Amino acid sequence: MDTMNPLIEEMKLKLLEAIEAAGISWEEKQPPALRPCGDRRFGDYQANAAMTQAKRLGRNPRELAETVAAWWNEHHAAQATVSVAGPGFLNFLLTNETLLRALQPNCWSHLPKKVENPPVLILDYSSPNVAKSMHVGHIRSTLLGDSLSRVMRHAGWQVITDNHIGDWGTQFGKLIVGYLHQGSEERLAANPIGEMERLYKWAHEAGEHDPALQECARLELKKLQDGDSRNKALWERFRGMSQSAFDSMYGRLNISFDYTLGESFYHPMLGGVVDDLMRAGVASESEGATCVFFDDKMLQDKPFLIRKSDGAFLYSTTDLATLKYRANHFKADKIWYVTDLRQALHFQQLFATAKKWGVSVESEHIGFGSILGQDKRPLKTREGDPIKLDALLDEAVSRALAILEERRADLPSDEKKALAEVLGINSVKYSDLAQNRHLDYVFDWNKMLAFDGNTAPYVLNAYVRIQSIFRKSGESSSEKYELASPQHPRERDLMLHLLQWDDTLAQVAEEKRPHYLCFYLFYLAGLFHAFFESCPVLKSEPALKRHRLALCRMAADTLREGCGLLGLQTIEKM
RNA sequence: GCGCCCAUAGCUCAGUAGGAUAGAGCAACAGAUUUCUAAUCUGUGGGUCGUUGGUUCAAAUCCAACUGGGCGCGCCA
Repeated sequence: MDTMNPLIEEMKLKLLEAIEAAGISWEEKQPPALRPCGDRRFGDYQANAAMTQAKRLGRNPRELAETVAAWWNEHHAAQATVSVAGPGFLNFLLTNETLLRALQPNCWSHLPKKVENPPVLILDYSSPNVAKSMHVGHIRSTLLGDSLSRVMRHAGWQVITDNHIGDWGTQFGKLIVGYLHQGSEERLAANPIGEMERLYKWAHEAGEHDPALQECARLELKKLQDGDSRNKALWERFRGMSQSAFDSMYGRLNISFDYTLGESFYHPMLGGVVDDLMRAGVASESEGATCVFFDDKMLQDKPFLIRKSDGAFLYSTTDLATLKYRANHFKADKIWYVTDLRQALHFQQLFATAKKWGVSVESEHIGFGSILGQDKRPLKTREGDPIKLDALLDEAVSRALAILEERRADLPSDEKKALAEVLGINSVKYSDLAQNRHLDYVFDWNKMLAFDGNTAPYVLNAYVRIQSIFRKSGESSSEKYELASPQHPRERDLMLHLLQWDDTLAQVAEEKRPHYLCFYLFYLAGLFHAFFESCPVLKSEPALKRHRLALCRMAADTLREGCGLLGLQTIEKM
């Protein structure tokens, strides 16, 4: 997944040459690493190869580095000059000519990569439950999954997104009973999800004091599972109403799925899965239930239950059926499950079972931490008041609108409303994606909707300022833009950062961590703002103006593309 | 009992196959706008990287133990 700029790749090979010229035989598969300097004061790129090789051969690192640097400077000074620092760092300072060449369209672009025989990746995320509202608990999976799907498509993979919704299970018995006793067509028409939640809650609570009602729910569930036509029609109706609600939420979030194959889709396959696993000797009976046992140390005392003693199937059974279906039907090479980190053990067991079963697909659990309440306890679905996703988005949008009213009183009302919608939603998305996915975080309106610092508004503001320059320039044709050698330190900073675009994306894809992209964009926006302060564009002499306009164009394109990969929309004003 | 994750500035967090004087943002303070959007920029202060050992030229990073917090572990999803 190494997709660096061709000029940098070429420099790696030249570095390899320099190392071999110093009498070192390079035994590693990859050419020596060349990475951006952690501290710009030292140079543009750095290599640690002299130190690692010196260690391997028991030679003096500083001396070896000096030899390599001398050879490089003798042969390739036109491309970059190398200096040695500390115990043997090789610090590369690119010549301005190199920087300019590296950013030409043949070396640098935002086009998606072309990969021969790209891996087929199934991306499983979001997965809300039918008859319930989407709430904060769905945010991370939905946003991470969507961003990763965009990033991996950009990386050239064949990505298939699948929303594995919870559309089957015991809750439908209660829901049907609730509907039969309490259902209101009027309410169902006005607020389908709210009414379904009310009916479920009623049946659940009433059932606690009324065993007959519980029995009734069991019976209705059984009827549904046996194909009773009235219950099946009700179930389909509930599911349809939920799907409409999901669709409108996804529409608002600008997220879409290739497939929505929920739990019900796999239900007919479950019996076969268990039989198959039994026949293959993968599963066995234990205490009346059906389990898979594992040999390896980690899982040996943690059996995977795939059928309850009463014969009912479980989440695990559905997941096994799903995994096999994806491997066979979609010819998936990889499956990524974007879910809560607390399900880690479940996925370990699932993948271990699949392996014993002989299903060859490389599966990975892309886990993330919990969103906690102010009390540092996970926000729960069943109890308390989970914050609903649409309410959260509304709040974000209204806060964005309030800021626009204050700062942009000059804009027409309609325009402000449209901008607020995008800004609010972008802010929610960005604040989540900018987090390291492994960590829990405490939910906080102010934090989620902060418009300062490493946030969507800050990044978008850089884009907006560039658009404003373009509007004022009155020149839309790109021939007027011509990138040149950097004339000012702020230009050079910007160009060097643009050069690292490919590297950043490769890293995001490698580690499945979009927050690296957020940092890249935040940094890019900062560099642009600094450039904006000290480098006038429109008032410069023609040649400099063409150069700076080209730089603006590249920065804007990168911001737009980067935002796009996070699932954010750019705006022209704010 | 077994296992997984986390601990970095007052707060929220970065820190990418071990690298240089550990970085941002927020908050605080001091400045900058007749000029392309001040939702901006420039500067200042702020740290025994949970503790103790080990590995080496080099450890926030790797290893071991410990402390504190979270999570998971057969009939929920």
